[in-house]
Amino acid sequence: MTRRPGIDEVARLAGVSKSTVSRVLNGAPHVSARAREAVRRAVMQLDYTPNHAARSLAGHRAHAIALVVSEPSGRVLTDPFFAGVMRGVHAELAGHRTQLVLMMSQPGDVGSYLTSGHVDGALVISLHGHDPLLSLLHDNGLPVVAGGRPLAGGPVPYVDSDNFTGAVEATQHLISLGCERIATIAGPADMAVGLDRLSGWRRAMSGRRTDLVVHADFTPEGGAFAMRSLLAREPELDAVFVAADIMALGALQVLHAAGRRVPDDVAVVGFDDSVPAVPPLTTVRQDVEKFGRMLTWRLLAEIEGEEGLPPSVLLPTSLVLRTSA
Amino acid sequence: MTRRPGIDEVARLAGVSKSTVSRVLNGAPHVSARAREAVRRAVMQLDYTPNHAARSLAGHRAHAIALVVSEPSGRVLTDPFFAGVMRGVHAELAGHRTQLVLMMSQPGDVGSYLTSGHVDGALVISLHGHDPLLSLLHDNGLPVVAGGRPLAGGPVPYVDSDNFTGAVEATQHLISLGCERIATIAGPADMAVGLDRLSGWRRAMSGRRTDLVVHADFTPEGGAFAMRSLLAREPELDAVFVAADIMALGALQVLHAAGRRVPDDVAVVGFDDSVPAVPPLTTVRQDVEKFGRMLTWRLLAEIEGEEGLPPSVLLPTSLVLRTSA
DNA sequence: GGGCATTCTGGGAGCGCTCCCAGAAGTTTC
DNA sequence: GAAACTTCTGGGAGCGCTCCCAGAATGCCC
Repeated sequence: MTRRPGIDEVARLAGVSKSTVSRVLNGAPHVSARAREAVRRAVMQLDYTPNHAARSLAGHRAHAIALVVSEPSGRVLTDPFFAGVMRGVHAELAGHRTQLVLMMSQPGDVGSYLTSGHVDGALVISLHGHDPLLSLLHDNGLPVVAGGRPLAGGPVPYVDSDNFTGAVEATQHLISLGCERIATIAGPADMAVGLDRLSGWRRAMSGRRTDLVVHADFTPEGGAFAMRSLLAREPELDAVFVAADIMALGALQVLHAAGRRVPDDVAVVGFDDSVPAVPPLTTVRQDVEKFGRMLTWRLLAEIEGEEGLPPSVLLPTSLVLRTSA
Repeated sequence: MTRRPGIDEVARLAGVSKSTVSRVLNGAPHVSARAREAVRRAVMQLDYTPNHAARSLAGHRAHAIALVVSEPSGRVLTDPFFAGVMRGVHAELAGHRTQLVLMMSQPGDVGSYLTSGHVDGALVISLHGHDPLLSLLHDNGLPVVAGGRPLAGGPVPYVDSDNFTGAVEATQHLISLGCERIATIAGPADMAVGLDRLSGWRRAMSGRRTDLVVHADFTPEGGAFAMRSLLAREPELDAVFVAADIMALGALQVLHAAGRRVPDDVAVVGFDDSVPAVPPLTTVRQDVEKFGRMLTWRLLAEIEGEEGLPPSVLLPTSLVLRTSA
């Protein structure tokens, strides 16, 4: 590895000082067009890339943000939702000379790392219950944005899909189909996304029987288990609103194994529009990539210290009709 | 954010010099037990965390590795395979004080970033065709390990699943079932993983009809499209080896829509064991998390300059029998 | 006890940038 | 044309570490 050129070599070649080169590189004002052009050419010619460590050290900025997945098991990683979010984060980061550092949080170990200047801000997703991580970070002055409404409330801005409305629409669709015994496989009871989708179902079901609820954990296995217990409790059920496609996959397997035809015997509506299934799922679509972009945009704005930012953002969802309901 | 303690404060509190503190922190030899203990206590007391940027700058090590996803579209991110690998990478990295920097490569833009000292090494996955990225990095002296055999060959070590053997077993299973017209939906023709699984199918099919081959791109849509064209070409086919579960999902939808029962009319075997399906897929299991761990272990060893490392590693696969075949 | 290796320790010179400060050059105003 | 700006530029002091070097302390051998 041949020695890399430094900023002073660029300066020498461009016939200006280090300071001016630095200014050009950082887009600072008060640089003549001539100097700017000379520097740009020198950078090209030497194939110069600034040293990240030195920039961070001298500039008190890490030029990196963390994506914290608050899930000890690492389950989230296998979730298509997560993948989409990450794609969005990446897309938004492009052109920002900012690195994405991925962290998986075992409760308690991430906080001090994050607050010690390794990153300029953090995106925290898949927060459970009243995890103190958010407030810890916030209290330490680190810009943070949560992906998904934090159950604990608090001053941290968040981006979320409109889970409530999506669930209402999904359930109303089931009702409009003439279904009588409508169950739901809800998400985890310690996450807003689980609770909000359940509230939506309850809202749409008002005046009807609302005891056919089983919580599961956003895995296919969880969905399968929940479906089995629902079937045991009410063999006559004719519809299920499943709070995540990934759980619907498991539920579909169980229904199939139990000899129930979908949608003829049991209508199924999912949420996320994340996976293909047999039969193709009628589901609530959310734009996860946009979710990731929004999240990142919000954090970068926060880091830049922009004023008048919306405290939080709710992204719309839409019902996609396919064959499962 | 209150000012963070520096190494000199730790030194003062411990009653030793900066140098000694640094030695303790880096596990260097020639430190008395007493000094080591004093430093450890001081670190605790001050809740000291070393400054990453300064360490990198002074130590000429980035303390970070890159995970390069060589896929402009970002498609890989939605693939469960990728998620599993990432989980493995993360697990192996734990305790190594090394950051994981995620990069998505638009051909040509990543090389100079990587070779300019931002990371100590790179993991490159999902390489297509004869992408020059690997040799570029290698020639620049950056430790690299490829996830999946690089088509171009070359001196870069790689970790891969035994795709060939897995495909042979899958196909043999189909044959042993008495299937007569066995098709395959192969992976991309410009990736070793696609080619190797196809070779396995060919090997097992020797002496039989081997023209029922369609390449697709590891997406459900690709799988669906391929299945449709296979069905058009040979309506009588009675088995398909699909080179990825994620494609099998699409194929299953098409078979279902075409009124073919699985496995009665058409037996289906997948590859990866990554997704639940209806009916549950008989598939070739590969341990993706182990894949990620191995990849990372290999890279870290490479970075440490260990001797006598295996040039590459092939992980075993196993056939999992479910109901689709 | 003197010589020599060995273990331990502190001092201090950078690593490659950013950013503050002061001064040079250029522009406007009366 | 001088004063009062504004725009541009260079010098140089750090940022918080690591690592080299030289010297102090300790152990071992004859």
